[in-house]
Amino acid sequence: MAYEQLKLQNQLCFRLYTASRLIIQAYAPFFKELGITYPQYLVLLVLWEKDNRVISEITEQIGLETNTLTPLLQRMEKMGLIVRCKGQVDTRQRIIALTKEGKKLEEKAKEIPSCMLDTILDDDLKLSDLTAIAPQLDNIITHLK
Amino acid sequence: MAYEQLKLQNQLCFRLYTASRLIIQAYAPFFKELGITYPQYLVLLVLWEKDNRVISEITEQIGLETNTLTPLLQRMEKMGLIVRCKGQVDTRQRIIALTKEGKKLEEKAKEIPSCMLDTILDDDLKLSDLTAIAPQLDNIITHLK
DNA sequence: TTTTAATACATCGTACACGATGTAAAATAT
DNA sequence: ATATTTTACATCGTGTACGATGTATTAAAA
Repeated sequence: MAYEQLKLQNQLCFRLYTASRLIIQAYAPFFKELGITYPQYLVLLVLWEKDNRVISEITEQIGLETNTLTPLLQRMEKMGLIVRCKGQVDTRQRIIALTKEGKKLEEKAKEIPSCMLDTILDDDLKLSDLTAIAPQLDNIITHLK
Repeated sequence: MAYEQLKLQNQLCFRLYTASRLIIQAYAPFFKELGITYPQYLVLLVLWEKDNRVISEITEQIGLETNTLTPLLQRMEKMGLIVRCKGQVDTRQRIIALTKEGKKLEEKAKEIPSCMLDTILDDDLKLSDLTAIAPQLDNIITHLK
């Protein structure tokens, strides 16, 4: 007989992993429209909130390391969404700034969150259910960071 | 001023994505001990529960497609954890079976879940908090699948 | 039965993730 | 001032994810 604690359905992590993947997949059609990916969307969210960021600020906010972000930002630069300028004061730094193209995307993107909620929510799953789990997730995140 | 709904901290998906990544990172030391990765662990969980599975059963349970699982299973075969036998009745199928090596890992793995809980839980985050979010996550998963 | 369609996997290309390591510049210590 | 350490980011290698496409093989239709 299998150990109860090793059953797939008893793994909280598997639920988080699956829910995360499925929601990102649900976002996919919207991102395809904009020609971006989910992690690229996260970078844009950060920059739309405050432009001209040093890479360390972005890694801090998103929680991804430079070994993931550097190539990602290089792709976004190639796509014309951002520019990666050498820092003037500290030349080790890179200032990431939105291009006109990158700024324009915000107007198209602002509808995405509500569209996503329309996709996910129904009689069984209320907005209150989603907001209810946020504190627990924040708790896990804070504790593991 | 930035749109409120486009702030990173208002994104439920970002919380799920981050929590998922951080928990998998917390598992990493245990997996390193066993020489496996998180998705490989998921495959093992499925096989420990019931051995000799067809690939479609595994994709069904884990929720990953064959384009992810096939190479992953090929690596696990090369590592000596499983064998991938051609189906006898339907030769299109692949039967995935644990090797002695793969079965042996279960004994080492059975301690992992409780170790992980010890790592995550504290005064601010109780087991009840974790079990409380499971139904909501299942709700999201069911709805998006 | 022969054609057609569906199924079960495999392969390919692109983009993350992430541990490990490298590199140049800035900060600190001596 | 020079040596040492730290910081900020880049590069490399491996392993997922996943859309798109390919390939036998089985099932269903004509």
